[in-house]
Amino acid sequence: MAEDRRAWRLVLESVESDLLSGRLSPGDRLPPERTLAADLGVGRSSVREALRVLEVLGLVRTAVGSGPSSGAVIVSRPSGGMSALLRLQVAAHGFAVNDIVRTRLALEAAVVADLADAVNAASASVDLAAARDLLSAMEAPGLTDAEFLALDQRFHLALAEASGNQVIVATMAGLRDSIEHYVRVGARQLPSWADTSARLMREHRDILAAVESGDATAARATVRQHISGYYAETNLSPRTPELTGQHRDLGLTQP
Amino acid sequence: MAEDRRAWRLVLESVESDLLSGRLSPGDRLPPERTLAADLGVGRSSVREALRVLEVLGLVRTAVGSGPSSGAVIVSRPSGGMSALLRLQVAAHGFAVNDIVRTRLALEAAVVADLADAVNAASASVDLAAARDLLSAMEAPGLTDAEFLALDQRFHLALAEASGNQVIVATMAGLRDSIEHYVRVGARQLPSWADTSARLMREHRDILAAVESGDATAARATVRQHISGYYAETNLSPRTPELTGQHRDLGLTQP
DNA sequence: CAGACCACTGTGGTCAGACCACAGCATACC
DNA sequence: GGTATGCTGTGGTCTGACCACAGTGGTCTG
Repeated sequence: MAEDRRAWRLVLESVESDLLSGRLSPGDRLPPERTLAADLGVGRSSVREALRVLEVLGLVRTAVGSGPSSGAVIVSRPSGGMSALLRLQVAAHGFAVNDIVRTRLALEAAVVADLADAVNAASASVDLAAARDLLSAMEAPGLTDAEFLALDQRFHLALAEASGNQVIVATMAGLRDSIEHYVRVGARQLPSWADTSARLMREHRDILAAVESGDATAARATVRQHISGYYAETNLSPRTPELTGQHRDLGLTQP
Repeated sequence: MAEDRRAWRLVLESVESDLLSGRLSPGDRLPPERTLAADLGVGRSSVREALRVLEVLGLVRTAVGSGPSSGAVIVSRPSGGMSALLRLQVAAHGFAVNDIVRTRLALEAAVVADLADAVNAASASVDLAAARDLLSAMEAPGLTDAEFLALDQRFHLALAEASGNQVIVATMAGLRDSIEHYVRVGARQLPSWADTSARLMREHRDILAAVESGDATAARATVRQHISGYYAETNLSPRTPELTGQHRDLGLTQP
């Protein structure tokens, strides 16, 4: 193990251990950087490197100034870190856009299937009001493609939110953010945005209808068509690639 | 937008832009920290904060010393960052263990269904040799629970790897790592490890058999039983919770 | 007395400089 | 020719300093 004696890891582990033990909870403020440095016996710069990581990962929010709202506060904003991670990995060719789309498909299919099953079970009331509202909002005339796509994303997130799984919500948000650039470029290359958006709206309604009728199989199929259809049209088709298991050298030397 | 004028963000954006434009690729070395700082007109500590983020996210590997292998190298090791992110979010109560398990279930079900479909299509040869080898390894007598669980994880990752989706591979690895602690504790509380491991092995063989016979539905069902069964037995049951969409305050103030 | 004003204080954000540990490389020495 | 040794470039860390900013509380003025 060798314990990785770098100072900033010590800080990270200290915060993680405080979180696990309950000494720190969402909403709490971390000690000032200078205090933390003195307590842990490291330099302030090492503390700052650890805090930077926590900030990007979405665990703390930092603010300058004085008063109760200043300093580093534990926040738990999972989506931010997921977006950053996926976006950078896509940029570094660690993740293929195609894989991102296929993963989104897998998650969203599971979400709507779960929702449909929950509607069937009827033991718990499924709250689809947010999704319905967004669908109405998307019918407003004169929406730009960017506005439409933003509402589209919120619609899909509303479904994930209704399923009550925060991990899937955050992951789907990150997956979508990470290919935001490609989606926008793809939208501009469509033959007719009006036709495509009309089709997307139709499919949205079909998905919601399948969920509300408790038909998990139909919901799955509709989602599949919806997502793979759009990306196929924008030349980012989520075809299943090289199943032969070719291995790229990822530069991992760790044991 | 306000552009967030912090210096380390500038560094991060510079690296990301270099990645997107192809000026940087996996295997390349970043300039030395001091050079990067001078080029971007920021202090070395700001550069270091950005590099620290990239390192935790799994995008660079840093090494001291001189020579070609020293410095910060672009590596693309997605799983590392995913593990760190999920683990910390679980620690901070941003993610519930239950949601982690449900997400793993959704992804793995999609993986085996994809594999079964690919076997059916037969256009591409599905390479399940790695999974088969791991299954054999797990039959060795005298494995400790920790050794068995490690092989178990590698078996599930081998399936994901066979599906060719690196995003799912990395995500599943992260999901599993993030609840490693709970899995180990759960294993110790089982009434009989011998019985449980025997059942897990049987289920593993069933999963592989369903995939090899091209039966996507059976593969899905078997995986569901395998994963939810284990976590139910270790009191971490992946029941579908509060579908009423209760909202926690996550401390997000961003617009 | 009420209000506006302002200096103080504590916080993160940044930089510059210094030193160390380490790994490769070139040179000198045997 | 082979080995030993010092040089050099790299990240890792610490210290100290300064800035910008936002509350806080006191002070001054009407």
